[in-house]
Order: sequence, then structure tokens, then C-alpha cells
Amino acid sequence: MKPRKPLSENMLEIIAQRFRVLSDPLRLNILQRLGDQERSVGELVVATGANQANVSKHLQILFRAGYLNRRKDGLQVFYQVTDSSIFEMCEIVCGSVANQLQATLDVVRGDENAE
Amino acid sequence: MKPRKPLSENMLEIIAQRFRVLSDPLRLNILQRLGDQERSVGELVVATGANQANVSKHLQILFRAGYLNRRKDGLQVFYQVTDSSIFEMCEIVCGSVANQLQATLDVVRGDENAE
DNA sequence: CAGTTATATTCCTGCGTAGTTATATAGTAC
DNA sequence: GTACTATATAACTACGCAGGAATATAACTG
Repeated sequence: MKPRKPLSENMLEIIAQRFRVLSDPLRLNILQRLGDQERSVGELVVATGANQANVSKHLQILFRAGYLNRRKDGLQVFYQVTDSSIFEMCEIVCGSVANQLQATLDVVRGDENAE
Repeated sequence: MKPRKPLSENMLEIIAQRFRVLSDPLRLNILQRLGDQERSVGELVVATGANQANVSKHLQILFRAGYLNRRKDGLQVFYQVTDSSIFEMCEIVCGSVANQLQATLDVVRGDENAE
């Protein structure tokens, strides 16, 4: 992301699109419930407390983005996270959020080293 | 992101919001033009070829999200990336995109080890 | 003061999409 | 076949937001 030659418009679109997939709380919730396990749609509906149709749609979005695997077994469909870079990114974001909050806290407290 | 206890709705909202800030091609373009340097709004308008008002608005969004610093000097305003976790995440996404494309390519080519 | 430049903001339009309800599809059990 | 369950899809509504044009604000110049 600090290349000598700037990324093309197309590449920026692709990257932006991938961030967009992760920019919804319910999708993040689903991903977190999945973790490294395989779960059925029904399980995720119960775990998240969200509407079945809505969960199903978000699973499609995550699936089409290449973040999930799909396995059908009888009436149930099981999803699983295939791209663990998701969790890596969430950890980075969490760390970044924590840093910012800490910095804000330091400023509020009048810490000399703050900012 | 694989916690024993699931993250709260609030935390998921915050994380989603941060991903959303990165989910726009023009904002990614601006960040990439900034790199580790400090640049004025005008420079970024030229570099991106985008509308001045639009660049300014996106800079506000990035600034309010805590990704940028602001420094005023006369008529000009200079922005600088403060949170380098942005570039870390972009690199992860780029790697992930590359992996997926490679996997797709392998499938297309009928590679035995694919998928 | 008026004039000019750099940046920010307001207003508007249109598109994308999250959520809900209802319905469709697919699989199972009888 | 009918009835039932699990998941997906369609239709609709409503809201957020990116983009552009015009305007406002701020800072410099003379």
C-alpha cells in the first residue's frame, strides 16, 4: 500500500470492495460465531439472534467474496471460514481502536506524553 | 476476533465502521498518495484527479476516523497518515486477493492440488 | 478595504444495500 | 403423493453515503 507506482483504479476498487464486505456488524458477528468451526445457517441464526433471511443473505455475500466455504448435508448448509486473513485484520483493527482510545484517554487526563 | 466471549454489539459496530472508512476507492487512493509523507489538499486533488470538494470531504472522514493528522500552514492544510495499521491491512488484503486469484487460476488450469 | 487563493461546507441527486415479509426451493419423513 | 423443515430468493422500504455544483470560510496580498 506504499508502492512506488500507485495501484490502479481497478485494484483500488477490488480492495475497497473487500473492506466493504467486512464493514457490516452482522457480518462480523457471523464471522466471529464461525471462528474456526463449521456452523449451519440455523445455528448462526440462533447465535446472532438475527432474521433467517438476513443471515442467509449475509452468508451469500461472505461466500461470494471468497471468505467462506459451503457444505450441504441434507437440509442443512454448513459454512466455514476459509480466509483467516479476516481475523488477522480484525485483530489489527481492534489494536488500532485500543490505541486510539488510549491516546484519547491520555489527552483527557492531561498526560504530558500524550499526542 | 476469535474470542471465547463474543464481542459486544457496540464493539462490532466500531470495528465495522472502521472497515467502512476503508471501503471507498477514492479514500484508499488518497491514503496511498499520502504514504508516509505529508501532503496538502491541493496536491491530493491533483494526484487523484478528483473533485476538490470530494477530496476535502474524504479527508474529513479519514481525519475524524483518526487515520490522519492535520496541520495548517497559511492557506494550505497538510494531512498525514498517523495510523500505519492502514497499510498493514491493505497489504493483507492484497495478499488475500492474490491468493484467491491464484487458487482460481489453479482450478481453471485443472491443478490437482487446487482447492 | 477589495481581490485572490486554498479549503471546508451545504444542498441536492442518485445509487447501493441492510432489514423485513413473503414466497420459492430443496431435502426429509410419512 | 402430502406434510414438514432448512435454506435461499424476491419484492419492497428506508437509510447512508459518494459525487458534483454552488457557496462559505479563512488566510494572504496589495
